Amino acid sequence: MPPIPELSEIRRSQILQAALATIATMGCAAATMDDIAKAAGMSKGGLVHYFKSKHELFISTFREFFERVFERCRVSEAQYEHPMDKLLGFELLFDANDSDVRDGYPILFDFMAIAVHDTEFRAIFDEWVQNWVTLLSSAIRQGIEQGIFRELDPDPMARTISAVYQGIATRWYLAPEAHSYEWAINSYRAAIEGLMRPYRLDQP
Amino acid sequence: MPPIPELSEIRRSQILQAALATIATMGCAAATMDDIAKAAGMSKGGLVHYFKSKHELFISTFREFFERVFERCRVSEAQYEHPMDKLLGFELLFDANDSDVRDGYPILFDFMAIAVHDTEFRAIFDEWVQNWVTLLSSAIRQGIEQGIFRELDPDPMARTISAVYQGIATRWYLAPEAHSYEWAINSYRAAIEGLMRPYRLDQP
DNA sequence: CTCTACAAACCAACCAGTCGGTTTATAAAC
DNA sequence: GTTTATAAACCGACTGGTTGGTTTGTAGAG
Repeated sequence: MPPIPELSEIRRSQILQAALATIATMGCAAATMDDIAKAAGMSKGGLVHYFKSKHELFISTFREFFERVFERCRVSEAQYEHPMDKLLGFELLFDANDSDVRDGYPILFDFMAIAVHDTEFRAIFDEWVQNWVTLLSSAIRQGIEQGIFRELDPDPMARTISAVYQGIATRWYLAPEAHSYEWAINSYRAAIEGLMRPYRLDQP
Repeated sequence: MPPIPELSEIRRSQILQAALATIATMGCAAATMDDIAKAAGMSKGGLVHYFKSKHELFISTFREFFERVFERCRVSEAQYEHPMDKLLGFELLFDANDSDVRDGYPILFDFMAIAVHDTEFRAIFDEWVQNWVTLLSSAIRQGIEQGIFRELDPDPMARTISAVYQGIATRWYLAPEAHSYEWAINSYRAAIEGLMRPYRLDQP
């Protein structure tokens, strides 16, 4: 019988949080099981009790993180009414004071680098992209139904918009001296408005 | 006195090529000095004779590769006359049959992941971006002088266009089943044309 | 004989994963 | 309420394998 029934779940999430912070600051290649165990306030033995391998721990860490971040984005998107605002409403991806943002890009970059050589990671990346595409394309579809957008195929457009966000975020994060917050916001707005311009029925 | 004067340079470029291929297929984290030495057809001792540390070898590999790829892009860009064509003429970034392309994205992703935690790598990334920005902004400036574009600040626009290319290329490379060649080409054309639309004087 | 260009053996550090053992909590028996 | 049984939670030493870098040896050119 477990000493405290919820302990296992609590510990797991403690570990995942510690793993996230450790990977974000040191990178996947440098982060050791010992580092993560210490960050979680336990020994390596204790850590292994919950995650039998480094691979499993990393996969779980990424999964959990992407899920949480996407959920936050989904909530944020839901507060907008106009489909165009729904497409443009992801400023939170550029909030340097948000710890998920600060950790998120190191994690994402590391993750993509691994995904090139690991099909399991690539599948998770596909999932991540698909979530975004679903979210964005539903906004587009809604705009079409409301007569705001001309008829267009929502899926490829959603993928383009998502890719634009990522491209701009990458530059903003990796070379912040040359890519300010204002640049990032103006850039993605201009790019997405430019993409949607030919399909707008609500503006001349 | 070296037996053959140019041997040293020949060997160095052999090694860099082998390192590139090895890193591209296995990833930075997995590629060992031994792997690279074997790929270059020599022993580790021979490899170390030319590159005293792994760090130095990797830095040199990245530097050389980025330089060569960018040079190819510069040449390709120079064949276009119209500034708009200069901005849109980088289809070669999506040529899956090109070995530089096949190797390039794994290298770039790995590189960015390291750059997050290593200032030396980040400086090289900055340089890489700056090269693109210089190239693209000179095309924009040329368009302004020719009266094709309205007055605009070329630098941030060049950065946006460059970021768009990278964002779309990332998706195209990492999730090719869902992001076809046609999608990639159409996407970057639509995005860049949309970005430049408000500044075009040569079209209604 | 000297110097370059390697090769091969070697070393020390690091690290993922294992394992024996200890503690803590619950539950059943009496 | 005390004891006993049992299972989860956890620790930390240890191991086997890997790897970056070093040392030693040597063939050939000048």
